Amino acid sequence: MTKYLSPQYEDVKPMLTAVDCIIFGIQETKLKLLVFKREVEPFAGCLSLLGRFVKVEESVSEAAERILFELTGLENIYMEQLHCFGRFDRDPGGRVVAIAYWSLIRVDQNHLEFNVRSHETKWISIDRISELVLDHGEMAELAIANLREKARFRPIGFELLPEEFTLRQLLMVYEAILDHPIDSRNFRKKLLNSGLLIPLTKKDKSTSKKGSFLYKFNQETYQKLSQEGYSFGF
Amino acid sequence: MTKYLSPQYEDVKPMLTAVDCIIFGIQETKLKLLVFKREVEPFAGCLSLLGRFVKVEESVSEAAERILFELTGLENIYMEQLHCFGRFDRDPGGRVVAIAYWSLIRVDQNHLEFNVRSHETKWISIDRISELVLDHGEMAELAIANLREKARFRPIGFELLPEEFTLRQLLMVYEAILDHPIDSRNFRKKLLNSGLLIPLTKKDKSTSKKGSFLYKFNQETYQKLSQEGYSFGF
DNA sequence: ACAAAAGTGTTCAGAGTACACCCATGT
DNA sequence: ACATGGGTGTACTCTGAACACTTTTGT
Repeated sequence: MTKYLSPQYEDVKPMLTAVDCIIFGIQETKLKLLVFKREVEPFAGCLSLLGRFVKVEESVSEAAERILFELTGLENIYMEQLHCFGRFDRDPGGRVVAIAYWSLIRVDQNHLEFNVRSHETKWISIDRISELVLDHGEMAELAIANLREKARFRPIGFELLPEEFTLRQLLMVYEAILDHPIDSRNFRKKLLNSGLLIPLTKKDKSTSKKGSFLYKFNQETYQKLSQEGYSFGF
Repeated sequence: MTKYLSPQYEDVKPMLTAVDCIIFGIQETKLKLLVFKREVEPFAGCLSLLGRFVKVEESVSEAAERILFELTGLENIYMEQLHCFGRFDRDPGGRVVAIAYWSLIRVDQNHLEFNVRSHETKWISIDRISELVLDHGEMAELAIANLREKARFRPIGFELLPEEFTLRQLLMVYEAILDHPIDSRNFRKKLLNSGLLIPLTKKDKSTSKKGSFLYKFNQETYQKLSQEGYSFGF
């Protein structure tokens, strides 16, 4: 550490940096949160977000990806930095600055892997947020607000779905995120005109006799609209 | 530090935490950035954001307020956390995690104080951002994007104006932030119908013979619209 | 009288919203 | 034949966007 970085004050000291992950998924048409139940004191029995410390030789964003991978086995996941939580007394064990990240994962595809990898992780309903330990409840609340805001202007709903999906599935994702019913005719109209969907000839017959057409994302339009913003004002 | 916080890995070590401030103001109808010119090596001569380290016994947000105060003499300023910049090699002097904050200040009211307090601070045009040291350019770019985004949906333009202001001043603030001309008739119509403005009987005669009416913010509507969001889609 | 900024209305196009019925198919 | 979810179209309202002239008053 060179001289110009030497603290300006006596009371400037290095502190631990942690990453906490708010992981969203959808199960049974409801928005869920991936957490684990602490088994050790303090706070045994409380629910906790998935978190770990940042290593000195890795960037915070690398740490976030590593931590997500270590705890869920998943890579290449939609992940976004939420906020830095820096109350000096947020962790009774000592000074820890936490950087919170949130991510969206495709539950149906991947949920098997969690059970293998991680001890006590489980999906909880978002109305159990108050049971979270430390300031994790605050983190999760903010993440939900952020997700909802984002969902209204960026086409992130897709991140929660498998490659091929039906319009109804997409609609249900948005209903789950925004937590209110959406008119299916207006939804179809808008999405089909958006250029975001590539219609396939295949049908998914698992939910009805008639079967419903499958779609893929149009990655190109997706990229463009991600930047420009697109109003999902439902 | 209690046992449960002991690092899970050898290479988890505490690190310095800094706050860097992106401070926006408006001068001559242009959006400006408050920076200072480094005089010491390394990077002497480069422009730098205002930043300092976080103390162990203060929260990160407290640090942000303290640092803004120490460097500008200003308190009770609109301030918002932007992002945590955590590249492991972002500072060649050692591992420093930076939390960037941005704020809006009323230049005309307060600009005297800066000159007194701080050595080498000055306002620069936002197209000189590339001259900033380290990753400060990245920070400032992100802050501007954030400010513009925010300005479109929250009535933050007011934060850059004195208590009493004319509609033209408000319009110019938005033109400065969004960096494009705005139709004054549509702007007036919308703002006057928004309930955000309390018309005063006074006129400001400094800019024209006719004089233009002064307004105050309606704090109540302001609070409400800050939460609900309000589209300044100009 | 004139210069300089303040103030004022209307029309048009596009987007969101509300709303109800027929279609295809497996059993 | 019928039950189940899939798919479709229209009318109304609201909001944003474009656009040019009159008013006030100090000099």
